[in-house]
Amino acid sequence: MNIGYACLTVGLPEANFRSCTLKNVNDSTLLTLIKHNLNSLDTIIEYNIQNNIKLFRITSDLIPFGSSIVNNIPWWDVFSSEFDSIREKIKNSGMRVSMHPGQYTVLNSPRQDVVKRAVEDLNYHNKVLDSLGVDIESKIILHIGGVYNNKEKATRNFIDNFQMLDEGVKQRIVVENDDKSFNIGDVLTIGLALNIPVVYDNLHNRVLPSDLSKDDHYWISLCRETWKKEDGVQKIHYSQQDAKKRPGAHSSTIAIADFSAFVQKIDLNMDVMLEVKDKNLSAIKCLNYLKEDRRIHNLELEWSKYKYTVLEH
DNA sequence: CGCTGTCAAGGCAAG
DNA sequence: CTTGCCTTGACAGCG
Repeated sequence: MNIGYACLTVGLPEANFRSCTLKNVNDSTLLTLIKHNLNSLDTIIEYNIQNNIKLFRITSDLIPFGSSIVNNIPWWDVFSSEFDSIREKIKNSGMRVSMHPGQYTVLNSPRQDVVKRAVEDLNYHNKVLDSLGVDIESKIILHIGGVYNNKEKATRNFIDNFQMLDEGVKQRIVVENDDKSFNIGDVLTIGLALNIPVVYDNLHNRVLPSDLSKDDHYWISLCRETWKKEDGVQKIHYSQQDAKKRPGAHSSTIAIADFSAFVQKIDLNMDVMLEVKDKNLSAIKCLNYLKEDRRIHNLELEWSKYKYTVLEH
């Protein structure tokens, strides 16, 4: 079981991501910022390797205005040596990276201009992953979008617009349930229709449940079927509610007791992306817990024996 | 220097 | 139809 964290690394010097406002954009500024951000990414990847973290989400802010026409720098060319350096580190360490466009990338919008921008944004995310030379197990996690008073139509719109995407982008996209519009049942319908993997998010499902009689394990088992061999190990998102904030707000850190109860019930052949304020700190905390957990440790040994047996046949 | 407001994005509820 | 709120981390600018 791999544990990962998203985008930022707490307490690591020289690993921040810089940006600028739209009105201050120019080539010189962008070049400086991109160079700085690639250095930060390199530093973070090094940190992950040193801490045995094999799962990591790369921030969408890596390239400022990466999917906007105001940024026409061929950054994948200009900084090819920086990308190559990071690529080697990712590959040699066996790290799985991913990206996750935000709530403003809406592929199923009724507005053509919004769909166009969503397509461009997905192309940008794919370009980053391609520039890093990672395979299609490195996914782009996407939410479905808005409902527009008609979920059936909005669902069809997503499925139709998905067909417009480049083949390379399609191979990377996985869909995730959200906490406002599309619950895990809705997303499974779409994932199965498009034959693409589904990421289950436990907290989103708590805020926007699909079927209250079903538990996390049930949905994770259904989602497992959507992960084909070439997609890599099934991936889920795990987070805990911040008791003091709005429903769906991520906790400041992962409480190990709850994490333990969750993990006991699920398959160990799984990648778990944490969404939590203290980021890498909770990832290390959870990794340490798994290392010390005797039950898990024994099952991991069982699993590796099983894999070995399978390979022999 | 440190704090508060602003920025980017799109959906959606309220007016 | 228009306005304002939601979210996030970092920029921008005021005192």
